[in-house]
Parts: sequence; structure tokens; C-alpha cells
Amino acid sequence: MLKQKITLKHIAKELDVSISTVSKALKNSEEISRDTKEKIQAFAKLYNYKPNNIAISLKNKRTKNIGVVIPDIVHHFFTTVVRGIEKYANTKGYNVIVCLSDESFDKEVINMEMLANGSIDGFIMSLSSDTQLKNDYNHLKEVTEQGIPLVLFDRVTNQVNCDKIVIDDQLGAYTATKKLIDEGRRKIALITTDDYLSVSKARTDGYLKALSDNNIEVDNNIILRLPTMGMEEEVFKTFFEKSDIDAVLCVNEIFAIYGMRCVKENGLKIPEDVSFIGFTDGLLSKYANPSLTAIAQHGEKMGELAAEMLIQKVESEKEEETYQTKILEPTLIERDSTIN
Amino acid sequence: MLKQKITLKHIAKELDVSISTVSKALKNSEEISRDTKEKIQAFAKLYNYKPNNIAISLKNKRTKNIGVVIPDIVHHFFTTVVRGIEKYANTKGYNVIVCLSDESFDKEVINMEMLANGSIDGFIMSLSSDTQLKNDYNHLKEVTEQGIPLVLFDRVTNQVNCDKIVIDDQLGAYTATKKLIDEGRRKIALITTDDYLSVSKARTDGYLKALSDNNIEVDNNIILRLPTMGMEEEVFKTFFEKSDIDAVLCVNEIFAIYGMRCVKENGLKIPEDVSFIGFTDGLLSKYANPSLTAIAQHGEKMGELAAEMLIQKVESEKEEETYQTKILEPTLIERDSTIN
DNA sequence: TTGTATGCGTTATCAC
DNA sequence: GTGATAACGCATACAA
Repeated sequence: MLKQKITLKHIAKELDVSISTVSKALKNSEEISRDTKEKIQAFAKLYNYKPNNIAISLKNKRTKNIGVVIPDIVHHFFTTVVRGIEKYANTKGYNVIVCLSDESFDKEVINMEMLANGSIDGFIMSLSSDTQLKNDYNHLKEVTEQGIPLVLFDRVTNQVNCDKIVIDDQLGAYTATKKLIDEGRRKIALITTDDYLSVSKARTDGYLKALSDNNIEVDNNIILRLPTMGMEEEVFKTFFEKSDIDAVLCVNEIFAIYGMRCVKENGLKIPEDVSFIGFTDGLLSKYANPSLTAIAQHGEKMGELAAEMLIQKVESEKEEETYQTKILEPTLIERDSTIN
Repeated sequence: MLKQKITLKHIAKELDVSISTVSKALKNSEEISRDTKEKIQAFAKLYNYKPNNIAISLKNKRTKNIGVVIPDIVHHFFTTVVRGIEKYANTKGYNVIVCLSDESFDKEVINMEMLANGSIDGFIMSLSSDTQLKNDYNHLKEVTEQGIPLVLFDRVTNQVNCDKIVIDDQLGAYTATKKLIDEGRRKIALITTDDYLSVSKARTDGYLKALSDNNIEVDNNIILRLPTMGMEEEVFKTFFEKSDIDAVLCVNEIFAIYGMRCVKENGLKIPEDVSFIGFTDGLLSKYANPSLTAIAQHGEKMGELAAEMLIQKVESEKEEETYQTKILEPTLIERDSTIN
């Protein structure tokens, strides 16, 4: 039953020629006579010969695989990035190996080591929160020192020399905060996570800068810092009950959705009494009630660009020591949770 | 700069022993003397030797890679399945190569051919809508005939002999419809997609069966069939304006969310006037307003089981010709869009 | 206890 | 025009 995969050797034996003749014939080499070429090509086609990728990889020292290491895949933003990577990689004949770090430093290290031993030509990755907390990037450095190209996206670090691509999170938060201020809001809350996450820090900075630029004093009582995982609804309720606010900026959709629910439960109207803006612009923002004004991170575009940067490095012969950081501009998508 | 990956050959030359001695020493073979083993192992550790995956793959004819081909990754259900696959695969030392068919038959074929030439040990996949529409499964048959194990999940076909894993969509729809009937609903609408999608068909069947079992006549005017992609809001509005209904079953979350919005705009209350139940149970269901009673598909579990079934086949020596179809039971998650 | 030879499937160099 | 050989990195049966 098992129709064995056919190899050059099989064809050679069957047609009574040498393996190298077969190889050349299938590449349409000028060296081979028309007759033998036709014979061999016909036979190969008949038996549906396809060269073995692994053998070619070993020979060429090129796998045509890209390793993607991300914290989580059940997360709209990362998902769109993966789609972008896939899209571009496929047009260039590359496959994508996806590994999940699950926000764990150890898993990130294990996955990278696994892939670094010949399985991939380069990495695209976003750091796990654990890694950013530990602030340990030796596994990344090892990889780059081995000459394996690496592109970091979104959750990056300046402690590693490599290509990077991020959105301007600070600008995004600034723009959003400015929009709220222009609406007339003065008591603008921020719901964020711990600052060791590079993106949360940048977003907080943007928020603070917008306030400062508009002479609004920072009120630490209306800044809520939550752990990345395991959000508790209670904390939200309490925060919104005791705080006097007229707008909220959230570093992700879920915080915003929860927040809106609390506000509504307190009898307030959105956006009349309280405006909301959230980062990410995933499904939740679009379908929320009211729909959520959001800062779009352009994940798919980011993925495509990351793949393009990586493949360009992979395929360039020269060992360049110059790295670039691409910064994408976020976009404010206005919906019904703010006044326009 | 480029710290070349070290190979057995390098170690052998450096320590003036043969390659096979090094190979054996690193495997802690009894054949090798303690002295040489220690010497070699120390050296290998110092230079961080790691065997090359590709070479091992070529030798063993085993890649330790699993190919996953799915229609889309920006989709909560598929995403959870991928996570489940990853989770199990990783514990068994396998990597996951993800390819997206983008609901296209051609891309599905190309991706599979690409991976089938030695890149993976087996496939886990869910059919593209295009493939189910074309009803052409030759690419799957070719793969199985080559002896490459294949596990189909969710969107499957009985035209291919292989392991399968699905949830009992008919039962899910039946349970949901029954729940609505038990609430006292009689005018239960169904919002679904074209029947060529295996899952939509099964769900429609379950809905019809529940009605019939409870002596409720089917009213084709309150069954809305939409194309898979490119949903138009207008169609929804019109449907809900002209239909007299007291409950709605939707084959996915987005239909349900849209539906709820229309109903609310018409001044009706959920769940008092109209109940809603939707398939999938993703983020939208959880965070909708009101939160959506949903039929959970247990994607992560499905992914884990699929990976387990596949790896078991991959690693079993004997060429079994027996295939199983696992059917998972869906679960009704009751939330605020129904009365409990 | 160590080393030699062979093979995994392919390609490239060089000889015939 | 065609074929033998070596090489990619590793593992193993078999010699020594």
C-alpha cells in the first residue's frame, strides 16, 4: 500500500542510467541529450518525483523554514502578525514553524535552541513577558552570534543587536490621550500592566506626555496597574466605583471591555459621561457595545515587513553588521466609545 | 564574528579521534573508554555542540515536525486548536509547521505538496471551504497513499480514509435548540452558512431534528443562509425587521453578535424578548453585552487529541489500516443571552 | 576500545 | 553526453 517516495536512485536504476544523469536531466541541463532528458522527465512525472526537502536542506545548508516564537497564539494581535509572516514567507517559498513560549522564559529558550540546530534559516520573535521581566537575553545573543538572522517585533529589547519592528506605542498612546483631551476630558484614567513589558511602558509614557503637554496634572489614583495574566473583575469594579473619571485609556481590548461594563453598571453613559479608547483593535473592539475606539497596531503589515526583513537578511550573502529598527505608525480607529 | 556551528567532524579533528568515536562518546556508549568520553564530552560542552536536526532527519527519515494546514489563523477556534497541538507536540519533541490555506483549494494543495516532500512526519488539517465546495480530495489521498499519517479535524470528509476528530455539531445544535424550546421559545431562527461546509450542515440538521422532535414546524422564512465570507450588515437588518422570532441560533459568534445588535436596535430585550445562542464560545461570546450563551467546541482539547492520534501513528512501526473517528461532545455554556 | 565504511537524497565537480 | 566521486552531518554495522 505504502507507495514509497521515489528518489533519484530509483529512477536511475529503473532507466539504467546514473544518478547524476537523472539529476541533471530533471534540471533540464544542457549536458544531457534530448532523448534521455525526455525519457527521464517523463518517467519522473509519471511517478510524481519530487526532490526531498531534507536532503536539499542538508546540502544547501538552507532549510527555507522560518522560526516564529511568540508568547501566545490565542491573541488577536499575534495571530494577525503570524498571518502576515505566512503571507510573505509563502510567496518566497518559505515555511513557517510556529513555537509558543507561553510567556515563559524557559520555553522560549528551549524552543529557540531546538530550532537553532539547523531547523530554520532565521527567527522572527516577540519576547515573552517572563523574559522581559528577567531581562536575560543570552539565548537571543547566542543565536545572532551563530549568524542566524533574527527579527524582533512588538516586544523588543535594545540589549540585542538585530533588526526590529515595532509600532510607535508612545505615539499611539499620545494620540489617543490627545483625542480625549480634545473632547474636553480632563480626568483621564489609564489601565495598564506592569512596566517591565516594553509596550506598556511606552504607552504609559505617551499618556503622561500628552497630559503634561496639555498642562493636565497626573493623578496616580486614576492609573491602574494590573498583572499581565489573571485579571480580577473585582479590582475593576472597585477602581471604577471609587474613581472620579471622564475618560479611560486601556493598553488592551479586554481591559477596555471590562471597564466599559463597569462604567455602564454604575449608571454612566458611554461616551457621554465617559469615553473609552483601547489598544489593539481586534474583534472585541469592533463588536463591542458600544464599539470601541481603538489604536490599531497593524499586525499583519508588521508580520509581512518582519518576514521581508528576515528573508532579505537570510538571502543576502554578505555578513552585514548593520541592523535597522522599523517603526510603524499606529492608527486611531474612531468608533462609538468616543465623541467625534 | 559568525561562530560557525560545530560538528562532529570538527571535534574529531580537534581531539584527533575519529568521527564515530566522537559520535559514540557523546551518546555515552559503553564501547568508549571513560577517558576519551570525558575528554570528548567536555570539549563538546565547551563549544556547545548540538547535533544538526537536518542531518538526523535525513538519516532517520523522521523530521519530528508536524504539518498543520488550516483555513485561517485569525479565528479563535483554529487558534485554540493550534495551541492544543503545540502543547502536546512539544512534550513529545515535535515542532509544528503551520500553513494557511486561506480557504483556498489551490493553496491547500500547494502547501501540502510542499510539506509532503520530507518536511514533516504527518499532517493535521481542517479543510478549506473551497475544498469542501469542490469536493476534491485527491491531494489528501496522495498523501495518505504515500504512507504519511493524516488527522482531519472539525472540517472533515468521509471520502478520505484517515483518523478524524470532530465535535458532534449536530448534537450541539440539537442541545442548543432544545434549550431554547425548553425556555418556551417556538419561533427559533437559524443563521447559518451554505451547507457545503460540513459543520454547517451538521448544525442545521441538529436544529431541524430538535424542532421535529418537539413538534415544531420548520419555518424556512426564519432560516438565514449566508456566504462564509463578506457578511453584509444590511441582510441582517432586513432579516430581523421582517421576521417574527423569539430566539436565534447562530453557527458562529459574529452572526450572533450582529444579530443581537439588530434585535436591540429594534427595541427588543435580550433575553426577555429574544434569546440567543451561538457556536464557538470565543472571546466575543464571553465579552458580548449581554454575554452570549454558547456552544463550546473545545478547540484546545481537540488539538491535543489530534496531535496525540497523529504522533501515535507516526511512531507506530506497523502499517495499520485502521482509522478512528473521535467525536467530542460540545458543551453548552449558559450566559446572559438566554434565560436560565 | 577505536576506527573504517556505508548510507540517508541531493548536487556539483571533474573525469571519461 | 554520461558517469563516478565527494560532500552536506550524522549514525551504525562491522573491522581491527
